[in-house]
Amino acid sequence: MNIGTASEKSGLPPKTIRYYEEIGLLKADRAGNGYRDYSMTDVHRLRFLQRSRSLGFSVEECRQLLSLYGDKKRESADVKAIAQIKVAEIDRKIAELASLRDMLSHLIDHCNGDERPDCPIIDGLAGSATVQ
Amino acid sequence: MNIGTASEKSGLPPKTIRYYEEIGLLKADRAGNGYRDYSMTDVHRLRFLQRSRSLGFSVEECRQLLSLYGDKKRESADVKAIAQIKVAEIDRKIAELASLRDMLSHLIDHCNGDERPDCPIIDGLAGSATVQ
DNA sequence: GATAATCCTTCCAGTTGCTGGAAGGTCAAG
DNA sequence: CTTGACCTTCCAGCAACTGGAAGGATTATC
Repeated sequence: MNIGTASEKSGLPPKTIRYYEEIGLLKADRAGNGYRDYSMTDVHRLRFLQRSRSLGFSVEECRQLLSLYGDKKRESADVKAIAQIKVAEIDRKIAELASLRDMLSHLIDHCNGDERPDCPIIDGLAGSATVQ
Repeated sequence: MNIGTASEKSGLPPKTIRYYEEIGLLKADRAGNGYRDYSMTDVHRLRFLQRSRSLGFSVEECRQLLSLYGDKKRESADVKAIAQIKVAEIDRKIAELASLRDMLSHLIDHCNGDERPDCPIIDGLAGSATVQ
């Protein structure tokens, strides 16, 4: 499929897909006319990139995560170790998102009577402030 | 407190804190010697910025979220509406992180016998591919 | 078959969000 | 009173896109 279709299916703009190719994240086949040609596997990888980028992982982290699956030469123990670190990181991110969510929910609940609390950011974040 | 202390307490590098001031996200008081002077409220806001940035929210989104609390002139109904949109977005992010987590857990579990599955990215992400 | 619209290509410049380093002022410890 | 760890501003560079120009390919319409 062409880049436009891959873009629709993955949620990434064509510009970004070309950029990812440029930096070696995902190389595409070429059709006879010079157009990039994407498979469904490519689309899944692009979708994976779209997701993990939007969740705050760097391009280098995404490259590492993609290579966990793609690199046949890599030791399984190695893969396992890296994956475990990332799972811990994801758990932390989930906890932080839950905390942000609670903070906003609190704001929503206390907006009913047109009386906004003065500083819920302090209440909402005091629990995990002062971390390294 | 000085910027170094605020940096430690918030988890943001001093450079980043100065940058946020430059773009008008958070203005600090100045001590007699010209040093920036931060209150605990400032630290909470910085910590909030550190968090939401690392979770994939843009600086403009963070500015909007901060203003939900800070802007006294804003209608409460307005604040509530924006907060609700953001809560929905956070829920989506949590679900996506959970899905990434499952994907990596699956990889970890199937690494024991040095037999790595060929393409778990497809299994792990097929559920939510093909979204606009 | 010509033409127009809509793709696709590359290339280069601009934006966002930091990040490093230089040059110099301030402050607390010995 | 000097040494070292702060702080200041300014300017340059990097990461990760994003927009636009110039031109070729494909598809749709006349």
